[in-house]
Amino acid sequence: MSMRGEKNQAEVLAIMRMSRGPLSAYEILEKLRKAHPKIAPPTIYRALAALTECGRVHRLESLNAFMACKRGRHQHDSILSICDDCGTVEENVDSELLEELSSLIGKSGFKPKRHVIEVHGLCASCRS
Amino acid sequence: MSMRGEKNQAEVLAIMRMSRGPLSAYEILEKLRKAHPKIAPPTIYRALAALTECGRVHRLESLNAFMACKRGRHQHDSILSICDDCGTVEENVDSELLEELSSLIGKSGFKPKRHVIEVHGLCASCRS
DNA sequence: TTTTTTGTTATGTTATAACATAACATTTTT
DNA sequence: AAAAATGTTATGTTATAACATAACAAAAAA
Repeated sequence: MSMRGEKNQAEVLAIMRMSRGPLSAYEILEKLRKAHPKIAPPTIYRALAALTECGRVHRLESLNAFMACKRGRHQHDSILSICDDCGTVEENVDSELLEELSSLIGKSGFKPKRHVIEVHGLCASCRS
Repeated sequence: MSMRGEKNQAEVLAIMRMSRGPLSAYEILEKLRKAHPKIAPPTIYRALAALTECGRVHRLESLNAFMACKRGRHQHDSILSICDDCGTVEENVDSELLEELSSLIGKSGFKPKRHVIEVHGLCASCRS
């Protein structure tokens, strides 16, 4: 295993952790270019793929964006609630709910591998 | 209310119903261009927005694709299982599970509006 | 040196902004 | 009432923004 990729991943992760909300790949790119002007999209996407793979970053499918896992790392699929007003995302883990979902879907013989659960709405403070 | 948009929507929907799996907007565009060569992306996206709005079409956020609702129309958010092997998508409706999800997320004061639930895996026949 | 990782260029894919026009409805004028 | 003007909404059109990856070159590690 090499160290080079890990450096990119660490920098990408650091940028994401400084952000209060999700970032698009190109937003990350822009920020990273302040330090490394020549960096290109594939570098970001590779870093994001690795970070997503190991659970340190969540991809928000319904936003085409990414965020650092607030708990450091999630081994399992997480349940994300996305405030459509302020952009804040909360993470929840609930393996029981995932189980129920799997068993509902499993009735037809389907074998679940990855759960995408993203709930859009308004967070507590934006509701008022 | 006009009739004009409804014609595009009907054609888009007809194309989607002829497909066994989800289609990207550009795949629909390509098909529609056989009849209407000059049609442009916004026309497709507008039709898809209207059809999604009224529940006749589901958007698959994790695929950036669309499919006709197999039951004609869903009033509520549906639970989609996507076979990563053959591309088949199954629809499920389970308002109880949606309730549980809402209440889990609602603990923090979050007010859910739209649920994106997409489960990736293998369908019964691809599993064997 | 062979393999693997990373960098680089180019391009593919998805989606929408911005503006122009068309279609039809409504009101006003004649 | 018929014709003209105006408003309103849908659609067409161009261009471009935004997201993502293929393909290959270069460098590093094994």
